[in-house]
Parts: sequence; C-alpha cells; structure tokens
Amino acid sequence: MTPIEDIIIAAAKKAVQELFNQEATDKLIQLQHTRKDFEGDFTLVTFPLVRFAKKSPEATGKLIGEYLVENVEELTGFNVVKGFLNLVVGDAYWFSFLQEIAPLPQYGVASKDSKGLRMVEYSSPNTNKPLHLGHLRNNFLGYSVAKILQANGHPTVKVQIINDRGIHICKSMVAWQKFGNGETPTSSGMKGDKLVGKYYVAFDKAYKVEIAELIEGGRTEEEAKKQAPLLLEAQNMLLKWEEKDAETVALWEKMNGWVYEGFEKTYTEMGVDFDKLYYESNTYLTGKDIVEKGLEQGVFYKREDGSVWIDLTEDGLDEKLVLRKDGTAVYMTQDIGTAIMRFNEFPGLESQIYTVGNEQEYHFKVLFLILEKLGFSQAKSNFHLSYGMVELPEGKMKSREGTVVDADDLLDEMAQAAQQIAEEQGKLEDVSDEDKKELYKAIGYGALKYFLLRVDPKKTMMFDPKESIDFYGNTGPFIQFNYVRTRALLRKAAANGIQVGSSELVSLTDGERMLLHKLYDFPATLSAAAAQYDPSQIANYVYDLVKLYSSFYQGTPILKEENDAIRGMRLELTKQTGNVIKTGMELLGIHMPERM
RNA sequence: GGUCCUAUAGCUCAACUGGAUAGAGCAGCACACUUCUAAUGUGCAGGUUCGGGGUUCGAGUCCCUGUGGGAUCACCA
Repeated sequence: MTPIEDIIIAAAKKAVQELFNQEATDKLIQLQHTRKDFEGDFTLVTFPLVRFAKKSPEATGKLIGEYLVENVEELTGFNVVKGFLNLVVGDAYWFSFLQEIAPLPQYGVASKDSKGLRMVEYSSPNTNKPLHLGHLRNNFLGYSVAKILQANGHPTVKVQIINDRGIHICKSMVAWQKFGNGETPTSSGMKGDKLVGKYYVAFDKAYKVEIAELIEGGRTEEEAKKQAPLLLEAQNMLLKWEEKDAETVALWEKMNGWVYEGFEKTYTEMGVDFDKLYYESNTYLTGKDIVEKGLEQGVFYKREDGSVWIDLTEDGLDEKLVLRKDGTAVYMTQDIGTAIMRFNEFPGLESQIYTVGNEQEYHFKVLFLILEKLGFSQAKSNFHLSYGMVELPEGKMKSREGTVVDADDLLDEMAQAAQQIAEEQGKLEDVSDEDKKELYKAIGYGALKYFLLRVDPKKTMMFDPKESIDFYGNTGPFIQFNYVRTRALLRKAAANGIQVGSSELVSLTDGERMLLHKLYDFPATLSAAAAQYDPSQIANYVYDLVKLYSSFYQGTPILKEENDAIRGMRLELTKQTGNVIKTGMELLGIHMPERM
C-alpha cells in the first residue's frame, strides 16, 4: 500500500502543474498533520504557492482542495482555514490500512539486517566503583538506541569498553591489602563491585588523614597530596602492574573479577547485555603504531621534546597531543587505536556510536576528525550519543559527599514501590509469588526506564528521589496498564469465541480515526528515532498513542458492542494498538506484562 | 578569554525540525466506579516561550546581542 502522504504529495504536485502551470518542488509542497482542533487528517500549507497561483491563500487552497478531492479517491473532503488546506482521508482508507497491518508479525519493524552494520558502545564503567544513576541513563540509552537501529534494519554490535586499569583500581587494591583482612564477596556477603568500591572509599579516607598529618607537619597542601605514603604506594602498585609483576597482576585479576560478577548482576537486572567486551588493559597500548604511521603521512608532527601532536586549528579546534614525550599513550591515542581496531575487526561497519556523557563532546569531535584525516572515512558517520547529566535536587552527584544514587539500590526501591501499589490495589491475589516478583520488576524498572528515556538525551535532567518517579500519569506503568487492558479484552474475546477483525467496512468514530492515524505514524516515528539516535521520540509517541487509546477505551464499548462488524473492528484496533505499544516499549527495554 | 549545550505553566517534560489558538503529566479545584482492569477518564484553572533587536506571509524553533545555568579547552581517564 502506498503511503497516503506520498499519494497526496504527488497529486498536489500535479495540481500545481496543471492549475498554475508551475513545476512544484518538494519545498513548495508542505504536507503536515492537521492540528487537533481542525477537521481533517493532513494539511497542505498554501503560503509557498500563492505567488504562483496569484490568488489569496484561501482561494489557492480551495482550488487545490477541489482538485485533490476530485483526483485522489482516498480523500473525501477538504476545508480551508487561513491558508491551511485541511484534507480529510476517508474511512475506507483507514479501514483498509487496519486490514493491511493486521496480519503483519511486527508492524513498523523493518526486515532484519536489511541495512548496514552499526556498533553501539555504552556503559563503559570504571572497575573501582559500583554503577550509579548516571550509568543507568547511559545503559538504557545505549541499549535502546541499539534496539531502535535493529528495528530499522541495521544489524548491531553492542559493546562496552571496561576501564579496568589505572591508578583508581590500584587504590582499591592497596586499601584492600592494608585493611581488608582477606575479605571477599563470599565471606562478607557483599556484591563484588560494592566490596571493591568500599575499599576505594577506605583508601580515600585514609589518604585524607595522611594529607592532614603532613600539612600539620608543615607541608603545603599540594606537597602533602603528592607525598602521602598511601598514594606513593598506589603509584608503585601501578608501576608493578605495568611491569607485569605476578603478584600484583593476580590481585588485580581477583579484584576485577569480583567487580565483573557484581556488574553482571546489575546488568541482568537492568535488562541490558553486550555482544563484545573490550578491556582497556588490552587496548591502552594500541594506537602508538598508528601515530607512527600518521607521522609518516604528515597527519601528525613531532615537537622538539619528542611529543607528537596534531594541529587542528584549520578545523576550528586547537592542537592536540597524541603521544607523550616519553612515548607513552594518552587517552586519545588509545581511542584512535581502538576505533581503528574495530573498523578492521568488522569490515562492513558503517559507523560507531559512543554513548558517553556530554562532558566529552570535545574529545569525540577531535577523535572523529583525526580518524578521518587518517583515512577512515567511515568516521564521518560516527556519532557521539552525548547525553546530559542526571542532577539531584541538591545538585550534582558527588561520591565524596555521599549523594550518589546507587543503581542496585534504586532498582530495588522501584520494584518495592511497585509492589506496594500493587498490594494496595489487590488485583493479583491469584498470581504466584514468583510471577509477582517478576511483575513488580517489570513495573518498577519500567517506570524508571521510561522516566530516564522520555527526556531528550542531550538535555540535563532532574531526578528527585522522593518525587520524580511516579506510577501514575505520563509514566511507564500507565502505558503498561493500558497494554494490559488490550490484553484482557483479547483474552476475553478468545475465551468467548468472539471474532477479532471484520471485513465489513463500517463508519468510524473520531476516536477510532485518530487512533488509526496515530498507528499509521508509527513507522515514521521509528525511523526518525533511529536517524537521530533518540529513544525519547518513541517514548513520547507511545504515550500519545496510549492516551488516545485510554480515552477511546473509556468512552466506547468494545466487547460490549453488539454489532459484529463494529465489535470485530474495534477488537482489531485494540489488538494492533497493543502490538504497537509493545513493540515501541520493548525498543526502550521495557517489558509489557499481561496483567497488573 | 575561546568553543559547545541549555533556558517553555508553581514543578518535571513535549511541541512532527519555520506553520494555525504553545501541549501533557504532577500539584490544585469540580465531576464520573453494581462498568470491557479507575495505576483511569471528562472538565476548570494555570504562559510576555529569560530580556532586546532582526530575517520571514508566518518565529518557542533561524540570525545578532545581552543575562542566568551547565560543560569543555590537561603530557588525567
């Protein structure tokens, strides 16, 4: 079925040609959705056309409107308001649209792997601290974008790069050696990442005491910070690690292993996963040979002290270091190496999408530019999925001030809150305890995911632990609730042998027409969300759809309708709405329960 | 100082990428449950879209400028 918009646009072009003897470009034909308060489905803006028509906007609209209704059988009427030509699509079209999507396995979703391979990187944690609220936004975003790309026909590789080496993990290691008394996740019953995080905090605390003592003894603050024995020990540990000292490496592996176990649990709860993991301990040395090659190509230049730079002043940026004077790699070196490694590893890879906070915008701008200059033209379509910080009422999250919202704790609280509400409602008495547990998670986690994903990624967002997350109104559970309503209707229909769908054309109510029009918009929403790497568009779309359905449900008999054809149509509409809700929400990583 | 992001109802967010009278949720008020699941629906009230210029038939959206908030410009990662 050709999209109705294409039909109208083509006909409108012909109209302009025939009526005004003027070639119509895409710019001249502006077709948009008709606003709610006016009658019609699509609106043609006539202002761009008046200079060719040599008539008023109203008269121009009337002429084109008459032409279109005459020549496009799907259109049954029009009206012109202040130069806006509102076109009415007939019930027959909407009805046949419903017939057409009914048998599809997943309406709106493009056929699998029909487009180019994309890589999405997200999470990318340090191994010295547990995951927090910021990671939740990151993971939900990255995971959702990967799913959205898949739904648009792109195969994807989901990856994370784990920052498993460096001074931060050495700090935890030193503290554990000193104060740990051999404590393990098993002996303490603590999650591995929490345990390692605990020693990172312990390090910081002891380090501060040492600094204070040194200042007491007459050092300046700056000296004290550099000379504190604990810090020297951690630095020494890092050196030993780099020399591959067996004992150090063994400890490092043990503690990182604990962290991975802990992370794995959190990821499972979050419902995210990865196709491939990269570790910085493997990649931190890469990129140096590429810098060497780039030097030969003249992309980079060497300064007198031996350090290597790239001059990006012509591109409006500044000069950037890519190799230290001692020949060691910096962050940028590593990222160049990793990116190129991935392009080589996955030959068909169109682009890499990096889900990283907006504080690194400059870094990625530089990185992509360097990659291009090195001859990797794919980098042109690389994308930094940059997102804003999640702020708390008291400001930014600061681990030092204990204002970090822990991911595990928050997930747990969400499920508990869902449980409390569900118990108050008392609709689940015959559900097994195990299923209840799953349900509370679906609802609680769904609320959290929806809350974090419905906001434009690039915006800084506010999270008030006490008030932010609701289960009523514009929320995940509201959407789940309406999905549950569609399922309940269909279950009942099936149990009573009532037919879903009908081939008999019946006239539609306004509510039904609006719902159908909204369903019709789903594929366009999906591709826009993919093009802009923006899950919030899907969240907002699904909410709009659900509001329409909820209103329809409340005001129109569905199962109780006595006319077979109308009831069949309404049930089919219910079914398709449910399907689209489910498809959309699963792209956000949110599960849809069958009842609640 | 340079660059980037951002400012919309009391609060949290939308606005189909330049279109009509700027929309939702929460909070407030008023109605509607012997009902196809009320985690709901229908209303009311709430706005100088940060200020000032400009472009355009038309600006919350684009340009300039000022102000507030955030980020970044490390031989840190």
